Amino acid sequence: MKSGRIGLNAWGLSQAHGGAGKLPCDSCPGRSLGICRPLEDQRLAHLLAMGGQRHWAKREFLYRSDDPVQALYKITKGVVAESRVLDDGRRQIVGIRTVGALCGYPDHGGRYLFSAEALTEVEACSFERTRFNAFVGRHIDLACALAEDTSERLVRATENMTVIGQLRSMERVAHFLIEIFELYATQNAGAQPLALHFTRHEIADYLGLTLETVSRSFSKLRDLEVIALVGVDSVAILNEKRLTDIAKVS
Amino acid sequence: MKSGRIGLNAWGLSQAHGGAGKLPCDSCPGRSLGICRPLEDQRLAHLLAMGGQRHWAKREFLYRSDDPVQALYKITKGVVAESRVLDDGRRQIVGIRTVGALCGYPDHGGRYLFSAEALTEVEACSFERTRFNAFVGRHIDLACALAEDTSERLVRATENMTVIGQLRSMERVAHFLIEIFELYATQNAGAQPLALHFTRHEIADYLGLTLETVSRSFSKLRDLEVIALVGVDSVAILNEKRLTDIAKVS
DNA sequence: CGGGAACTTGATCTCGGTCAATATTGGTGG
DNA sequence: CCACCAATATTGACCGAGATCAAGTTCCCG
Repeated sequence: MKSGRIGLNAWGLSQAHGGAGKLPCDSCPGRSLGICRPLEDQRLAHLLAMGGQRHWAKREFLYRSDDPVQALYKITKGVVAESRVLDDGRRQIVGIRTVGALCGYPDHGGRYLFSAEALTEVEACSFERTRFNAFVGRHIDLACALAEDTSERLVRATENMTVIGQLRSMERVAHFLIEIFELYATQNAGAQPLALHFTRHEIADYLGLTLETVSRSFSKLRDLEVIALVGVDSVAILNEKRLTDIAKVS
Repeated sequence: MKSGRIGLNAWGLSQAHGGAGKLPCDSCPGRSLGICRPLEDQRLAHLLAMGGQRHWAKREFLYRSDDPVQALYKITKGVVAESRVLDDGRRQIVGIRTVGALCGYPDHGGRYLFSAEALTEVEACSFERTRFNAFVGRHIDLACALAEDTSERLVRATENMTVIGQLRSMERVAHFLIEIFELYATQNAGAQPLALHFTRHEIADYLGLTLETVSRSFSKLRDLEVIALVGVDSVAILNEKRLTDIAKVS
């Protein structure tokens, strides 16, 4: 690990999502607080010492909704889908969390609000809940980073309300592809084609569609020569402008 | 105004939304920080002195998305709808904000992310953005309350993703009614019938439906004797259990 | 290779969208 | 206070995007 001071981004807590880019720090209350200073190695070491590295295989659950919150997880490898399931089995994937993201909050009465399923092999640093909260309490720059992360998740969630509420099936799929490419960009450096790590069924549950409709939308985008399908899980973007136009939302 | 110490709820920043109820303070990082102490009158006075009371007529906009953020507004009267509009005119209402709510954040590069329209006469205390941020910086209990508010908005937004993505039209309308009744409960003390202050078109844009479908769902719920329609904007719940069952989501 | 899971494609159905009349209703002025 | 009118809501008829049902096909992984 590098010596010296480490920015909040090292925690992935203020990781930029989507094309919107990071909100200016000016908008973060902690900024005017003067508390958005970078974490120092000592704190970093302390926090890391608190948590144990854990590992999950593809399709394993990190936790399920309504389970008591024992730990929070900072993902260090892989992709996780957070979802809600209705009594009759309908499922909505409400968030995609990848390297740098902190999973397991907000909670609801001390229980996980969502289920979190590993879409790939996943590794994460686990923090025992009460000790993590206490640590956040003692290090206000972390509290600030957490608040900023929550705010970005809110922006993302409202964007997805618009996608699901207003866009047609092909538009939603186009939006999903752009989101994934941006989300994976940091780890992937923009290489093409890109493995999505989502089955058609999972994409469908994220976009409020059926897997058949998702499949047809992929085929349509392929026929329009906007994307290329490589194998069953990988996609290359052939015409980014067209794709962005189809996706409609920022 | 009462003397003595005033809880965060006096700010409406941690106002309980929906049936889920308030998250336990234990889950708020600020709690373990020991910064969730109530505001004192002096601070309250200071903050209020900073802001001017403003007024909007029904259908006026408090602000529009992409306008530079000049002020944040704490609503003291009325109901506001926050929305996003696509280039082709499709609109998604992404949030309903009423007395106690703070409007105008998060922003996006110093510009409002949503438009905010008054659904009724609205009064709000306006806080100049930079001064508000500075004040939040000096009073960490307020920063904590803000973070908690953001977290609750996130919970609400993910719930709405599920409603829009998974529920059928009548289920969505049932969910909307329950949400409104809970949202207005504090001001209304549960009186029946309740004025929604939403046109069918606005409900449609909130639920990702058309106004005709919303109207048909109302009629269907009326025919099932689950609700009664009073005038054009008021509703009484005749069978709360049925309505909750139909709504499916928490 | 072989088998099973995931994907694609086709046929058909259905819910909600669209288009088009009415019907209410609440606000306004006589 | 009532009559009128514009705005909003309701209802009906029809249409179509996406869901459902049902084969096939591809692809991965052992």
